[in-house]
Amino acid sequence: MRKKLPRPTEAELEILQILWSAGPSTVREVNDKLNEEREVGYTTTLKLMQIMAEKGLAKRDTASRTHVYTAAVEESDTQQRLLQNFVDMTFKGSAMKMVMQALGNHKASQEELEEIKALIEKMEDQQGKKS
Amino acid sequence: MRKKLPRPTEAELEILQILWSAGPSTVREVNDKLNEEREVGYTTTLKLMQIMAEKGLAKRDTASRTHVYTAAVEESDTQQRLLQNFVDMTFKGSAMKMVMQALGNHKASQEELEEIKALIEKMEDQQGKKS
DNA sequence: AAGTATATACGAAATGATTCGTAATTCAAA
DNA sequence: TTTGAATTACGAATCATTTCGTATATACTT
Repeated sequence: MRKKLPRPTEAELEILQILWSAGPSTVREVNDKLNEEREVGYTTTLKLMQIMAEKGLAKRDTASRTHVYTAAVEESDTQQRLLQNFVDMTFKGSAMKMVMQALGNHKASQEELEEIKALIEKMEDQQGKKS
Repeated sequence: MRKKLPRPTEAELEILQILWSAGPSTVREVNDKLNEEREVGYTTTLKLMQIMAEKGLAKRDTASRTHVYTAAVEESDTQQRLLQNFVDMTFKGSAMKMVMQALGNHKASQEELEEIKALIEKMEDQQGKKS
């Protein structure tokens, strides 16, 4: 039986990003990475990570004195959930409006554009084939 | 001399959406629309709109007893600002990753896909022409 | 073993967002 | 003019998030 996970807050998301890209990490490691961006106290990071463990956003291994934390949620799932909520709030649910806005204001490289075109082709195929 | 506007909160954004689509509105009108979605007390809405006026997110006309509020920020500007922040937080600044994620999980209609393709063509033209 | 450094636990302060109760004001109806 | 309805003003309660101080425990160094 699964509990439904809460939406991570911004501070929690920052930590998740680190756990996702660095893999299992200690509080100190995470705190050091955070401090490359902005000043954060060690116990602040500790507390946040403890809360994340409580919420089920992270798991922790307490075998050794220095606990090791791991992300307990998938990166793409989480992005998808947050994206859905964001689109609903900011674009009244219209993902397409958001995509257009994003494309319009972003300088895309040729390769990026090709990538998107490829994806679109694939989607059109799917659509053509639907019974 | 311009002040920099704060990012609207979720509750404020809901109200902005109403002001954007309905135009200048009274607190009662906004509150009624909010209550079509969820239950909100009148003074709650009033307070939020007063705060929004203080913050510069809305303007208010106090000429008559019943004040009339208007959005003081542009819809697309605001969306752009929020989008930028969201992409930074959730996709570490990669708008393209987000677009792919959004496209991948959204059932797009043929017309929508065409629209995006047209936009991409235009962007490719631009790129080809750059000196 | 004593002292130092590093870790976790706990609680609470500081901040920000949301909600609403109550008072004061204004307008309209009786 | 008095009453009642609707509005704004104000302040505070509540709740969530972020921050950190202090206490305690554990390991390391000398």
